[in-house]
Amino acid sequence: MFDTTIRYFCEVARLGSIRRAAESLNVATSALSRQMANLEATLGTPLFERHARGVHLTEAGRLFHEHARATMLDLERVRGEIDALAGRHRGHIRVCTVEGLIGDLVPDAVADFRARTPDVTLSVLTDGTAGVVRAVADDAVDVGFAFHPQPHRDVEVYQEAVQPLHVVVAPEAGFRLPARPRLRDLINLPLIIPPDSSYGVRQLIDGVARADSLVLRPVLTSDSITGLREMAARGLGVTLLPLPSVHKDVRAGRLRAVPLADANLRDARVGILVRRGRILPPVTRAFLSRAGLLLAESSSTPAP
DNA sequence: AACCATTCTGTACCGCGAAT
DNA sequence: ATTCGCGGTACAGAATGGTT
Repeated sequence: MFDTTIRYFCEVARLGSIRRAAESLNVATSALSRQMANLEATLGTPLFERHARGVHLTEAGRLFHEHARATMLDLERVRGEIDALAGRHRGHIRVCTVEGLIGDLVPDAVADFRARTPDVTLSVLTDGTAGVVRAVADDAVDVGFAFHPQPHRDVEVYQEAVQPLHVVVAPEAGFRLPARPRLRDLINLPLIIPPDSSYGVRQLIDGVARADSLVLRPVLTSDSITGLREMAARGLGVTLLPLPSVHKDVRAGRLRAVPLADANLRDARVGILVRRGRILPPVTRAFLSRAGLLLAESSSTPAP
């Protein structure tokens, strides 16, 4: 296939070793070594620094790597376009989502999409908001779902929806909350929140706390939404989450969720992210379109 | 420091399949 | 039948890390 050399190069660059790349690609090390040598000869410059424990990209190698990755993605898109011309809907979509959406929006979007296009496969990874943004920016995934994503030069918000942050408590835990709680009302309650600002929820809370000169003293932190929810459900404290992360427990009466009144928290958003400027394959565009519809439906309050 | 095993890349040579 | 491109095996050599 005409993209063999580029595919080989990307794998060597990714794994930093000709032997490991050969293993991953199911070819002999020598064959891969030769391919890379031929590529370097064609370009007239070394792309790798050879070391006893592997290879590193040279400056030229890094430049070529950027081109190679873009070429691979473009090739994938063109294949998709050709498949679409022939009436076929095939391909693979890589998704990265924050954990808070993996119990709800993302599986709904995947189920809806798979029902329409059963020949398209998907892989779904989870990460914090910062990790999702990075994965989209680096082209490591095709679509990202994030809570309150920070703007990034290489990332475009395909669609977003308001998803207010809620105070989440166990009904029987006995924490007294005002009818319209603000973050400052929670400051003396045992807070259970994500550990750092690489999580969208924490980034939002920290922003409001800074603006209101509040000092947050969480009694428990967890990098897992399930962890936050379950600790709150056991009455260990109050946590702050968007409704989709807890709505099943709220419906079951296991947790109570009250929207926060602070403007920034009321206006928190869930975003569907794509790499800026990337022309997506038809199946990915179709997935985005379905996911966008579901996101709009899931939004509990319309944007102002 | 010397030795040895391991890991990794590079080269020579060979076989296979497609193109001419 | 010949040529060409690609990949496999076998082997050499260099670097590294552990042991004595």
